[in-house]
Amino acid sequence: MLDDRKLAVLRAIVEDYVSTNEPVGSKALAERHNLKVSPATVRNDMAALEEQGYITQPHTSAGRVPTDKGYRLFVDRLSQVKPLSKAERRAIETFLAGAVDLDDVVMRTVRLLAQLTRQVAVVQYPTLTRSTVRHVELVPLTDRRVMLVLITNMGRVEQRVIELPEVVEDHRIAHMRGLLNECLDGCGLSSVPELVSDLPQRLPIDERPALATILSVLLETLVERHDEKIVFAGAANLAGADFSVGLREVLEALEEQVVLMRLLGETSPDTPSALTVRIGSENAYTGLRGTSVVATGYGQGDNQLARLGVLGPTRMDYPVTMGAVRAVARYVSQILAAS
Amino acid sequence: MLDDRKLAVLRAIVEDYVSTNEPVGSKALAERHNLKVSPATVRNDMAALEEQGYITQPHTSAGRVPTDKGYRLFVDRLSQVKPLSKAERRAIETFLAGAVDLDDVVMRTVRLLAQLTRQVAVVQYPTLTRSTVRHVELVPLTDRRVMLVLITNMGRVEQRVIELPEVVEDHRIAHMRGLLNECLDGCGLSSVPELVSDLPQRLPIDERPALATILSVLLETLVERHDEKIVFAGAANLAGADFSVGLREVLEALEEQVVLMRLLGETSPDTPSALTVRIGSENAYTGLRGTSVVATGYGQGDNQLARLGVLGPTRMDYPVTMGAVRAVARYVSQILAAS
DNA sequence: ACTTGGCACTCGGGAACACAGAGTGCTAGG
DNA sequence: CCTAGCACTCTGTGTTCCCGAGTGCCAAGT
Repeated sequence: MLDDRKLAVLRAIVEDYVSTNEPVGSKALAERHNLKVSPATVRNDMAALEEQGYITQPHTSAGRVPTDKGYRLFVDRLSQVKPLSKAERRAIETFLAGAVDLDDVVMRTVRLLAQLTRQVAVVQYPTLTRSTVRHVELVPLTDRRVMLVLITNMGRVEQRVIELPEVVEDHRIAHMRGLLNECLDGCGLSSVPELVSDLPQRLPIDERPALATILSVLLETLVERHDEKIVFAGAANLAGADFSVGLREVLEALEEQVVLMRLLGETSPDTPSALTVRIGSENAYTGLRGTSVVATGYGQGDNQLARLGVLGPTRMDYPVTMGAVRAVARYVSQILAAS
Repeated sequence: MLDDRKLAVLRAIVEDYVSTNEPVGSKALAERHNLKVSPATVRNDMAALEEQGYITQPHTSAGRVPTDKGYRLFVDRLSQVKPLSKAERRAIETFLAGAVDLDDVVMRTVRLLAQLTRQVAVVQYPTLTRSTVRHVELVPLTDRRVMLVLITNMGRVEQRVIELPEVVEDHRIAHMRGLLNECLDGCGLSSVPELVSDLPQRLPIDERPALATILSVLLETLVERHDEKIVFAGAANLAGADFSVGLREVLEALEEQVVLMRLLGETSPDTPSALTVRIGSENAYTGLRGTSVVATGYGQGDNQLARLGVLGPTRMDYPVTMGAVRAVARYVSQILAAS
């Protein structure tokens, strides 16, 4: 049904269209790629490809343009991820190595990725779920207020100001802090809820309300924030590209954390480090027809922390983009593991 | 030289042009604003205004458009800041009140401002300089590493991982922590350098290198980060507007922290809470000809913390924008003061 | 059976052109 | 000093026309 040559034609169409941004015709195609057949033959193949929905023509008597389905086939079977150059790798490494804290790592990563791919980069903050508690700190602010600071092994710091139901003396706060650390130090965040469940029992009854308040805020911090935070960079790269849909929609989507989350998608449980590519209409988000998302999880091995990726027009250089995303994910995983 | 009527004409031109986005002609102008003079008279005034550089015509026989100089005059003398509606104020208040920590305050502020003005909002994180130390925490990670956490009275938290020059036992770290807190608690950040200068003297000589390392990181944190962080939101609002210069340049500028800083400008020392308006070429940044910036400082009274503002096309509704910026600055100041 | 050259056809995009409409500057009169 | 009238100058739009790239199909060639 689709012999080798037809596939070669499709590949050629995708490559040419990506590089020129113009519908590609049979003649130019037969010349530039040495297909060793005449334009007429190419036309026949094109007709077949169009028949099956891999390509389409904007108007009668214009060249062909790949459809989403065409890109899909290209990505799945016709292309291979293009590794970065030595120089690029070195650049990544040194750039990321300069990071000073978690915020900085994420910031640098997203900028790097945007610059490397010349598209919009999106990076999700490492999930708290898989992290462990490094330290819990309770800082008295006033006699009715404390600040809760939670430090995880990833270097992530969460902070909340807590209004206590009653006045609690400082040394009592210190005691609670000791209790919390003793109980939680080194434990996985996911196990925190059960670990703290019997803590109130170990305090005199008049201190329990305060502790309960603190604990409820602690738990809230864990569930609420655990993977909400997402940043993007490289919006300027959208300026040149033209989407089938307006630029405005894309920018709006980028500012909606929820939409971004959905775009990055979920790490597939079986092959967590695989690249995910969503092409155009596969995104099933109306504002983003015409854009593709290349994403992957990052983190060490089976300990996937979160996801990162880029967003760009469907007409993108998939092999290069995929290479960059994969490489950056690897390096940032290393950096995080080392800290 | 510029009598009242000419000023009225200029005001009318600015208002009409802002609302219609089309060069405004003498006839339409004489009708819509009841100037009680004929178009011909208006034309004479226009000629005078053009003569002096307040307005210009895109091409012969088109209407007039305000120049940067024209907008400047309008802002300085012809307009007054438009206060927000009751409903809007209430909305601001409730929206900001829901903030849970400093990050959240800033995030909400910038989004709110973007939504309110329908332009790009820019908010600088509160400067550390004016804050005081609430608490310093040293958390041992490994035997050669500690995490330094600095909590300020504004709720801001800075964190750094420190590589120690030698192994230091945990109780020694705890001791240093006590020393630091005892020395710094409640002190202004700007006085930290001198306060810690003699700390090493108070430790046995073999612990001094470790403390020195910690202190150097602490000081570094203070000077490096103190006002670097800036966020923006509402980039989607740029999509509709047309700048004399490309959209790309504007987006690029927005992603450069340094440029943003310069755009927001500095709080004038004498009237710190005044609104600053920079119109078009006044920005003296080549990529942003065609954009204006309305900014102001925020913070309580004389304790100015940082700046916030919006960026949009020179053709913007200055009275409304200025009203929104001022209002948001006030509310966020309140919120921060209360926490 | 597939490939190839030839040929008529289609359609988008650019150039040339005319034209209506909005706006101006100028001048003369109130 | 304001106003009315008038001639002039543009831009933007719509129309027409034509070129060329590209196609589909058919018949001939391998």
